[in-house]
Amino acid sequence: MPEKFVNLKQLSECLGLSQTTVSRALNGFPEVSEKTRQRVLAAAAEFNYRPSPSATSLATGRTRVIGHVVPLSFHRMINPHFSDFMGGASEAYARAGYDMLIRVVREEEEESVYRDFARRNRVDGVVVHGPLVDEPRIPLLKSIGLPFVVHGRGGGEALDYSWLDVNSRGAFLRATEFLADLGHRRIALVNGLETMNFAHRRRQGYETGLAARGIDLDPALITSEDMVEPYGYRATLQFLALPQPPTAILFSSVLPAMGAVRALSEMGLRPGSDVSLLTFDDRLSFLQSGAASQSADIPFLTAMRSSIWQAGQRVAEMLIHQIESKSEDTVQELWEAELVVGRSTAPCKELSRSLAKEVS
Amino acid sequence: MPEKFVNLKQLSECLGLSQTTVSRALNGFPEVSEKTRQRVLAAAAEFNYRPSPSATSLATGRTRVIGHVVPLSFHRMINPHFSDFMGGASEAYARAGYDMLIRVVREEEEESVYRDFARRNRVDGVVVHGPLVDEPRIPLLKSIGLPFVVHGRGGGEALDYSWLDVNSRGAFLRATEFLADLGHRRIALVNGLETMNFAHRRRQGYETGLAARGIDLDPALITSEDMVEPYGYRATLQFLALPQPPTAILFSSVLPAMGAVRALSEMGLRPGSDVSLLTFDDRLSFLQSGAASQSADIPFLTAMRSSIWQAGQRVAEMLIHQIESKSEDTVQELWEAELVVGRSTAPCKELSRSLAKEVS
DNA sequence: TTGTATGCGTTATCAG
DNA sequence: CTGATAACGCATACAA
Repeated sequence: MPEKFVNLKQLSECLGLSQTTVSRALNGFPEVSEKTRQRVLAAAAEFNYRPSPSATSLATGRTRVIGHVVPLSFHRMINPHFSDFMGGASEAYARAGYDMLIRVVREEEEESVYRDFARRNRVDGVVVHGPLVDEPRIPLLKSIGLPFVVHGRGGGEALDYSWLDVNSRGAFLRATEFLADLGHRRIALVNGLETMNFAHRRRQGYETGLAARGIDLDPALITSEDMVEPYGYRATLQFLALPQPPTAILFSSVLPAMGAVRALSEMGLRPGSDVSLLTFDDRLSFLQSGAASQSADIPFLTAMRSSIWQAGQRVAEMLIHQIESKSEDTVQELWEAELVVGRSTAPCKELSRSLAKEVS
Repeated sequence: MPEKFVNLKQLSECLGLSQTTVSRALNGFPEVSEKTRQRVLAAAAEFNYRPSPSATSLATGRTRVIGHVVPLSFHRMINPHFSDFMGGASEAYARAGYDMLIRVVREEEEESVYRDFARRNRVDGVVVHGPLVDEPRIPLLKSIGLPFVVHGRGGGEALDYSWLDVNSRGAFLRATEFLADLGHRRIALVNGLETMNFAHRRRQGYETGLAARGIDLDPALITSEDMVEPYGYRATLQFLALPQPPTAILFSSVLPAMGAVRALSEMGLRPGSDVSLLTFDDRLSFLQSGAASQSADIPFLTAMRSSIWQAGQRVAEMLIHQIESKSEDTVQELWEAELVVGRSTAPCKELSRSLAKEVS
């Protein structure tokens, strides 16, 4: 039986009040008497009244919906990184009474989609994913006045908009130095697509780290691709087939790092003792144990860690705040990744050997 | 500069026509003259007219939005399986001009959320994810008349609603027999949560397969948990520590299967030659190589394969069709998983040994 | 083939 | 503190 329900008009008739008063009581306006408000609230609960989203939206211009626009070309963004981010965001939306709207678009449509979102109040704001080194969406969104928060940052210096990013450059600098300090001189980088700004920054951190330790850059030790598991597998096999293979490999994500583990395993090599692996780790949920066994055992992979789930939560909160406060203020957050030493890194064997030689 | 835009009224004034005629022309009604229609279409394009979703929705009761309700308790559903499904669905929505709405809810809210979705036209329909053996959402949705398609099936016999499922029972029956026919007698099962109907069915297939090959069921060889990587890792270590360890392990997902590979690798064992691994494989996108290297090399893991991405697409299409045709007809699709033999399965060594003994 | 008038369910403006 | 009344932007039954 489709449960009966009432609209505002019917509810106000039941109460012998005007729609105006009932609406005000429900929306917490101060000028309604406490007695009336209680009566209205009780009736609303009894009749299970819910306002119609489309009517509210038409009247107010606000929708309580946040948009996520996914270009078809980025469609690989529907991957574990993206979905963990969305998981965190959707949690924050739920808490604040918002819904998440996802729209997949062809690249050439993207601009007009944002314009329509703004003009026709399809959403109250949007999250910008995967900013490129040169990111056209940011000036566009600013010009049309649609509230947005960027997960990451665009390139360039004009960072006068709200964003949340992890310090990619710092993380990869630190990771590179860490490996160098273990004696590794041939350190490979399995990076993400360097059109993405985060990958660009990671590359910078890596290069700075090498320079800081007086290590020459070897282009043969760097790859840049979509961060999936088979990519790490292939890259690792290729590296190990080099005349002078790397003794350590740095990964932009656990996904290719897992591929590397598979490659090593097939070759009968062991992470850590044979080749050191260090990865950026977004704390993807499908790799976490339940709370039970989350205890103190040493993690398998040494990693620079930062939870992308939490980033999603925070970005959502920032955006909702921006929408509700209506302020033009921008907020920037730069998160530091945490170095967690696991069992996949070890001092460089070659170095130990050459040191031994020198001593003897 | 926030680009100016027009509403229907302004557009009709520019044209010297009534709103009605313009509306009809735009929506393809037959009674408008071709000449007028062309004029309207041209003007709409010139002024970049777009109807307001909230107004349209208020007037028609339809939203062109499909809802996906995610209970907080299932929140781990935001995992690679879920997101690949959503990737496929969102593609289909985009093609048909629909948007995807995601709402995370506390479990006790779920019923009222569906009711509100229906009554207040928040969405035109919903997709039901992860049906349980005893699934209350299905009768609820039927009773309130909100169009829905189930990804999977509920338990019981009354399957009088639209669903798309893979033949889990058949797939696990086949997988079990395949392993048994390789000589394995101790076959473990690393299953998903058996409150989920798909896991329940997989278990049935497994048991039927054992019975068909005259193998006794050993409860010590069965586990049932959330399908994440560390689960497969732990389960594998536990199995191998048994007095009589299994010689083959069957997994409900590649995620725990990857954990198993890691466990074997740490123990110095190799998949296939030492322990056979066979997994259900949803073709998760982050594990696929790009088209380039998708060529004929033998896959690493032997698997029962069925693309969850495609399932998402198809479910979305079914739901949209149901909504737009307004028919009460239900559609059921049962997809067969494909057995793809990789390098992680091999004849049982123990058996070979005992056969050798018998012969000598 | 086109136009008029009304409704969809709210919120907001302005009186009282 | 409360209540008419007018938007909000579109679709549609009914007229012409």
